[in-house]
Amino acid sequence: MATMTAAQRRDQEREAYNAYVAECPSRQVLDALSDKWVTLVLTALADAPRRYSELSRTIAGVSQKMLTQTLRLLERDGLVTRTITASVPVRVDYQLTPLGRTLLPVVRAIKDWSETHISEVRAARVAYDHAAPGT
Amino acid sequence: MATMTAAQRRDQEREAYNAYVAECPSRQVLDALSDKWVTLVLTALADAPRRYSELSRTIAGVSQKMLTQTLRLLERDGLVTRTITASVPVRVDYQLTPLGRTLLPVVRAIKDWSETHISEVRAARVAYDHAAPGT
DNA sequence: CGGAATCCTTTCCGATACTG
DNA sequence: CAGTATCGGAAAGGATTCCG
Repeated sequence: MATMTAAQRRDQEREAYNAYVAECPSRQVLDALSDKWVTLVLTALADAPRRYSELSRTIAGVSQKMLTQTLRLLERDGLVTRTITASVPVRVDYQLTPLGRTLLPVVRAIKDWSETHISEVRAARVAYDHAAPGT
Repeated sequence: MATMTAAQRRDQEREAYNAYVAECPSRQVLDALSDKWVTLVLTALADAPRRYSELSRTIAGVSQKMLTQTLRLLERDGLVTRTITASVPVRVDYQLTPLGRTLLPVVRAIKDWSETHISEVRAARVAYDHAAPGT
């Protein structure tokens, strides 16, 4: 009966962790913010509603797939609204919800820290890479 | 000569975007924070230095590989220091640098937003999923 | 104890083609 | 215009094994 006990214990720990993380508010939000494009979309919508095609152009380099996926995610989380105007051709506008707007200061906090400390981070990287160039 | 022009244009846009992103301080920092384990490690080190094994136990569910990788990343960015005590067995302590500590308020900002608004996000998700259960 | 190196699965994401 | 559906390569990440 003792076979795989260690592996099973680890499995259970991981399951417990996964359950914990699934519950943890910070982790859920962080996972959302972590998404490569989320903050860029939020920033793009900060000032005014935008059409899909506007976002596509504003956020240079985003693929259509990722843009749509990101927008769906934000819509699901109640951070943006999607408004369809059934004209010809179709027009779709996205805009931040009040909830979405409350997230902007957080994004700004990250941005501010970045701009303040990025030079130190870069210097640290150079020093680190210089110390161990081979790795 | 006009063959693949569209694809080429897209490639160039993506390259330009990638170059832009590579330069952008906010993106660099966000990429770092985005890392699944970075904030957890920072939080674990907030109050006191910790040994590797302590971190491993505190941050339940992290694999040895990811923990080491995360710590190396933070060390490279000048956010934590790594101190080796050459006893038997070896002892390694990690602690936040002053720079690393300046990041704690940002992490807290995310945490605060999360705890304040997570119920709204969850409600939005339920509503969204209820409206389109099939997808 | 604190890793490094390897393998191998899963997940991400861009490219492409098609639709209302 | 604003998507959806699908596929294949790349990358992330877990499990395992070995070392100072």
